Amino acid sequence: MAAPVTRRTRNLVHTDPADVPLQDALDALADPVRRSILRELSAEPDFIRACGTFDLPVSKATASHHFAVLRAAGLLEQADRGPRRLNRLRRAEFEARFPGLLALVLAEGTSR
Amino acid sequence: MAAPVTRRTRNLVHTDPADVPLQDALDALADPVRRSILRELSAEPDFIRACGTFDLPVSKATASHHFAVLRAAGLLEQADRGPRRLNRLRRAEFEARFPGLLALVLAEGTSR
DNA sequence: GCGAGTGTACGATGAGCATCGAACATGTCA
DNA sequence: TGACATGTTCGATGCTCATCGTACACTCGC
Repeated sequence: MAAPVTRRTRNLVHTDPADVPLQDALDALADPVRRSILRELSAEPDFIRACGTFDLPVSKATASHHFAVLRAAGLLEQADRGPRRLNRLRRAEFEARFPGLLALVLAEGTSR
Repeated sequence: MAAPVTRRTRNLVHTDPADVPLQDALDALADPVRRSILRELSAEPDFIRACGTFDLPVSKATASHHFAVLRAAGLLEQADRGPRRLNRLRRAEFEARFPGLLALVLAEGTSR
């Protein structure tokens, strides 16, 4: 029941956060749309939200691009379930690579 | 002896790190030239290095622009001493506003 | 197989920003 | 006052990237 390997899944490439340069991490987090994705994702359990379920102020094509950037920066893991692509925030791994960084993003907009 | 207020100093505006949005901080740190300035600055005592003493791969005009961006992001404090403008890295204040962020930048290139 | 739903790939467009040279401003010292 | 050094400002240029519409690919249920 868990994770049938489809044709699409085979083309899905992930990046180990340990291999991500600081430059790439900062570039990924410098975009407000991408940060909002991360915050929204952090509010729910892993592998619940599909890409299309996010309320973003951009087109479908642009949203897809943002998810690809976040994945390449080691910030999220994706898994195909049927036609949907579910997302997981890589909290622990990314925190180990860049201590404190993700917390700043998730806390953005909170209080102050 | 300390800090004569010249005409130039009066036009020098600083930003309190506490007032800096995460967006501005990330934008400032996303540039490799600016990060190299911060790292170089962190290796020496406060208010020692003038803007012109940094070995940067850009023109004088561009370097000046980078210093202005860093100042606006609450990352450094500047003080005029004669024709030179000396720099101080605002470690503590910036760390208080964005815990862990500056440390990541300063550690970039170390080991690994 | 067909249709609907989901996501990606592609090519084009536009805005923002890093960059530069040159001119200017400021401060020091002779 | 003049010469020199330091740094900023200004306008122009080029590149990168976010954005979009469209077409395509994949998966599932009928």
